[in-house]
Amino acid sequence: MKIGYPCVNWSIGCTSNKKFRIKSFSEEKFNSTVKNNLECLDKIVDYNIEHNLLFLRISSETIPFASHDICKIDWQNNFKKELEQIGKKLKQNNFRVSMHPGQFTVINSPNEEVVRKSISELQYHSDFLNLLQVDNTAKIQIHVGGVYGNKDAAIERFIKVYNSTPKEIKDRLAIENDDKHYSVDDCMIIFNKTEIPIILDNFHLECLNNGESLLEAYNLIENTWGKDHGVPMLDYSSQQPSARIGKHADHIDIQHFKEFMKIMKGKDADIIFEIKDKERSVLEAKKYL
DNA sequence: CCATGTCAAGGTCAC
DNA sequence: GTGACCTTGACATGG
Repeated sequence: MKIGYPCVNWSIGCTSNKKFRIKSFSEEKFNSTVKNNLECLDKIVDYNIEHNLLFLRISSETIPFASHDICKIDWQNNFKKELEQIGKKLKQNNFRVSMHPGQFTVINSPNEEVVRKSISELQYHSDFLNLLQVDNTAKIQIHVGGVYGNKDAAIERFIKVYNSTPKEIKDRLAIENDDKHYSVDDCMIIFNKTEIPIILDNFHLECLNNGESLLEAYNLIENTWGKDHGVPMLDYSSQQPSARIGKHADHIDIQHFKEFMKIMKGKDADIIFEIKDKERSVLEAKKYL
């Protein structure tokens, strides 16, 4: 079991998320920002080696505007060496990585332009992971998307667009059950037609389910991870007390986590802690484990 | 220099 | 039809 946190480390004094306004886009600004972000990503990797946190979600903002029409810069070649070196370090230390494009990546949208931009965004993620030279156990995690008043049709659109993407994208995609619209059962419908692996999010499951328990949900998604995909990825979090339902906790609720681990006992999965204080909570979880 | 308005992108829901 | 929310900090403008 590998554990980790998403994108940002608050302890090391830099972020691999640095960005700038589109109005100030220039080659120089782009290059200096990417350089900063990759140097910081390297530091995050070092930190994680030191603390034995070997599952890392890499920020989608590492290469700002990478998929935007404004970006004509050949970052793939310009930063090839840096990415290769980070990738080598990942491999030497037996890391697993993932990326999670944001809410604007919606491949089942009825709007063709939205779909085009979404695929372009997936291509960027795929390029990035390919340049790290990580295998297909490194996943690009997305949500199914919108419902548009007809979930069956929306699921059909998802499958159709998924099938139309290049193999390198298909091989890396994974879908996650969300907290409002697409449950584990909905994801399973998609899996049955695409074999796309499913990332189980325990907190989203608490928010939206069809009566299945955590264990039942896990047993459903476990077999969606074929041998080339690696062991299942899980997102772990819990409700932030006295906040909107669905709001992720600021800090780990260790009691909740103990219950979670009791249920997951003996299961082999890699877990990302979607908790706001990031490495701090993960280290606490690790201490417990 | 500092305060604060604003930031590429979509979808859903409350009103 | 419009605006808040997700998430969210930090960029960058203008006083």
